[in-house]
Amino acid sequence: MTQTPQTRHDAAPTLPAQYQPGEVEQRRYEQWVSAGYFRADASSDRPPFSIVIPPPNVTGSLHVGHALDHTIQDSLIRRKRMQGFEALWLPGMDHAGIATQNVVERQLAAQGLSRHDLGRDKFVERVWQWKAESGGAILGQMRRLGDSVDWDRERFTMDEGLSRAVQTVFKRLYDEGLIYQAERIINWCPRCLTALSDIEVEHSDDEGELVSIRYGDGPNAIVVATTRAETMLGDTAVAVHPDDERYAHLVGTEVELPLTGRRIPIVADAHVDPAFGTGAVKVTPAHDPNDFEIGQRHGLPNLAVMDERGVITVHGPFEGLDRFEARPAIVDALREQGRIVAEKRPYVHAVGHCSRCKTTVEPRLSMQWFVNTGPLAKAAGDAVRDGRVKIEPAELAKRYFAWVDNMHDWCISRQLWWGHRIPVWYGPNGEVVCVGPDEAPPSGEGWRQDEDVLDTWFSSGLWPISTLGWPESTPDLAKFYPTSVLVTGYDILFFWVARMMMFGLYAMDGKQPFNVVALHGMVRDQYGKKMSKSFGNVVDPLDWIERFGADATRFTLARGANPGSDVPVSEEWCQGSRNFCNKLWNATRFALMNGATVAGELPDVTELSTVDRWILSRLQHVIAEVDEQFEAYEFAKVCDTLYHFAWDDVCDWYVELTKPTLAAGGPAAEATRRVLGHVLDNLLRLLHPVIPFVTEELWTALTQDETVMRAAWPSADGGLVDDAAEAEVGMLQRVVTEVRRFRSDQGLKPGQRVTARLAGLADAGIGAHEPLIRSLARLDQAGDEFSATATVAVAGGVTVELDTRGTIDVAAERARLEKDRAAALREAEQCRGKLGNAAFVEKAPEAVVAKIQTRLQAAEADLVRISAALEALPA
RNA sequence: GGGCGCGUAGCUCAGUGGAAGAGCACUCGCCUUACAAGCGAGGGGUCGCAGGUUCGAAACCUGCCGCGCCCA
Repeated sequence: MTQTPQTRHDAAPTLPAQYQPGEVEQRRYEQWVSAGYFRADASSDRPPFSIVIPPPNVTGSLHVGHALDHTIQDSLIRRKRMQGFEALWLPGMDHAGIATQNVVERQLAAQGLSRHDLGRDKFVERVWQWKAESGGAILGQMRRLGDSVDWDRERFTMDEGLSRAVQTVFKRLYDEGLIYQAERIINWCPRCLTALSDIEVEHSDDEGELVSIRYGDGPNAIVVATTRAETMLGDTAVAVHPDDERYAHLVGTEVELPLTGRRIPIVADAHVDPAFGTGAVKVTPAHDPNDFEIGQRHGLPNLAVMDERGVITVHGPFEGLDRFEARPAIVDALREQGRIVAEKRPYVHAVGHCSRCKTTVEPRLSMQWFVNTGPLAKAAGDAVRDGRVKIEPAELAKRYFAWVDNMHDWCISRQLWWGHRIPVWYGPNGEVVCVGPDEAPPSGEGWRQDEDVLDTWFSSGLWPISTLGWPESTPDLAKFYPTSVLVTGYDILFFWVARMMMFGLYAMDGKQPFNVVALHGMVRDQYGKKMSKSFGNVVDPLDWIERFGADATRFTLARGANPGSDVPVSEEWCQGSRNFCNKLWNATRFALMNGATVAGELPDVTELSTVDRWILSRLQHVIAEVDEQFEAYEFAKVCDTLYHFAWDDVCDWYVELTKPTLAAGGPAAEATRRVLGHVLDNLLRLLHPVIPFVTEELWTALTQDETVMRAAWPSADGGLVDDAAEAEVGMLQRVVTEVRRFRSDQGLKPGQRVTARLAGLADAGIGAHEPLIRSLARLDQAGDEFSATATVAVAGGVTVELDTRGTIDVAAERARLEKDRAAALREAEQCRGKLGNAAFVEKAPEAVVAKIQTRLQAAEADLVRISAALEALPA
């Protein structure tokens, strides 16, 4: 076996033929962590770049939505780190009040216990115990994904420091009158037994019933329509629109409420829609927010008829019935009395559900704590309006404004035990005292603390400041606030982003919590369908990481991530991403086997071949494009650009074009080895933010350096842009592709060599590349016995005559040429049409007209050569 | 009911005024010593419909049809 010395470098590390992510990922992650690469230093001189992670629930596990969100954040952070920023990605979790309490209550229930059996202190202790033992599984899963978060700064919303932030901001808002207590209709979950804020309620169109009931008898009878017949027990009025002439004579009279015998007034209120149902509505102030407001306006009593579990508490026969049992029972009773005028079933209408447990929400009148969001929401809107905070993509700012400009006051109290307890004490004589973090609560006989805890969003709204140490003025806060960018899904723009904006601006004297909000969409399946357990199309990112690798999983997600748009993924696409990683693996493997090097400077351009100058030029464009795309949060485009550069330019062309040079050896090979090393070095750096593991493995093998994480982010060098080289290689590619097309049409085997004569190469500017063309198109030199059996006319004036030894498939060749001729004809005609249009020539920009003229000339020249080839074909 | 968005190849999506694109899928031929997780070649679209603006429209305007999301 003969071996050219230049093609075998025994000193180079050898790589297996396939990339095995499982053997790399865990080892690399541990190295990174123990080397401290993820750590950010608040005292450094480097410019800061910071991201706080949207805190996952302590009860949660990594789902594909997290994987997307984290991939984007990690890509941003890793790139900025390479660019020389002091990059901080701060991890942590929130305590997820309702969800976590539910988890532990279920465990207790399995032992036949309720939280009340334990008592508040023991229960909370138990939750902490659960958190320590099995909470936060997601943190380990984040490591699998490769998240380069600063683990030393991990935070939890219930940590002491963060709790202090909660208490501090509560006290300040309370003292300024922006937090208040009031009896209102709030959203109540009869299963979780707590109040919910508006955003914790999901509306869906459900099938219900619309029942029309006649109240009163005789001429004064009035018919009301309702979807909630069971609440009629609590009616304290009937309302009609003041301009509704049908009922004008009844306003001010009373009517007997069926089943109860109570007499209730008929009132006029502009809120009533005269077009809905009969135009008359029952008014149940204690069980409906709109009715509550009508009741306030008319001084109606609030009569509650259900308890906290949604069980009827009044009126003998119905007492003790659940609200959904009471409804048909009451309708039946009314029907027996002949009071049901109409029933519509099913009647589809919007119904609110607890976002946590899907139980139908029950509007409930109760005393709760609220934040007056008026001034806070105004500031949150203004920060975006005046450009201090940029929302990406900008179109989604409209949604943001729609929310913050119409925000209702925020119900922040929850009837739970797990969370930040409201720092308000009540005294024996009706005193109410809000206690700040450094104050001792009032003690003595008769004082007690408010039983409720705060909404989890209250503490996660403080996340960007509390995790950096607020209310203390810490070096972290000074260095990393405002954070650079917040990355999250558009679905929580109002939930969380708006709350962080309100609190950040408020607590930091108008300084915004982040400069940019980069929004991504939801992960969907390959048909654009929402992922759902019932549909069976849910992707488990850990499963993909196992089977295809973390890089493939990340690349699949990033590649689908167009700003603000949903991200479709599928297993096949993930396989494709794995294939891409393997392609990189093998390209690097080839480079190492052929002595590619990163040692020393790049040779001067005058010493480089056209092909080397071409790939370097392409690389500069790619660097510039990728930079622009990263800055615009265009992750799909980043991936697309790099994918095509790596696969098409580097692997399919550059590597193939360098093979003859490398095999030949000599100074040309030496230069090419250096360029090949340079290109891969840069390509791997560019890809590192998205696919950190495989790039680390390959880059360290290629460079013998410590880590790509610390390598500088490439910057484009305009001096290496070479239009002439790009044009030459472009031409070369067209010739090779045309010959391959001919070969394929003729059924010639890839390995079969064909003799050929090439003409017009010099005129096309690629005279020097004949050997490369022959190598890639597998064409041998024509000898004395050469006899052309076919002619391939390449656009640009190059003609290739081939001797196929009489085995030409005339029909196939004729079909090919006729197709080409038709295309050329079409092209020429199109151009002539345009140029024949006086208005076009006159009004279109000169450059456009010139381009069309050039196209016409090219098409006409092609036509001549194609026709000649056709005529030369045997009949 | 109010608002926002979308309709481009079989599927998922880029393309925002000057030659219809990508990935996957499909067809044909190949184990050509980096890679079959691969290589080469190919087929496939009156850009939802109808008007309008423009020398020129997938793109801009109007209307219609269909779909999705958010809010009430």
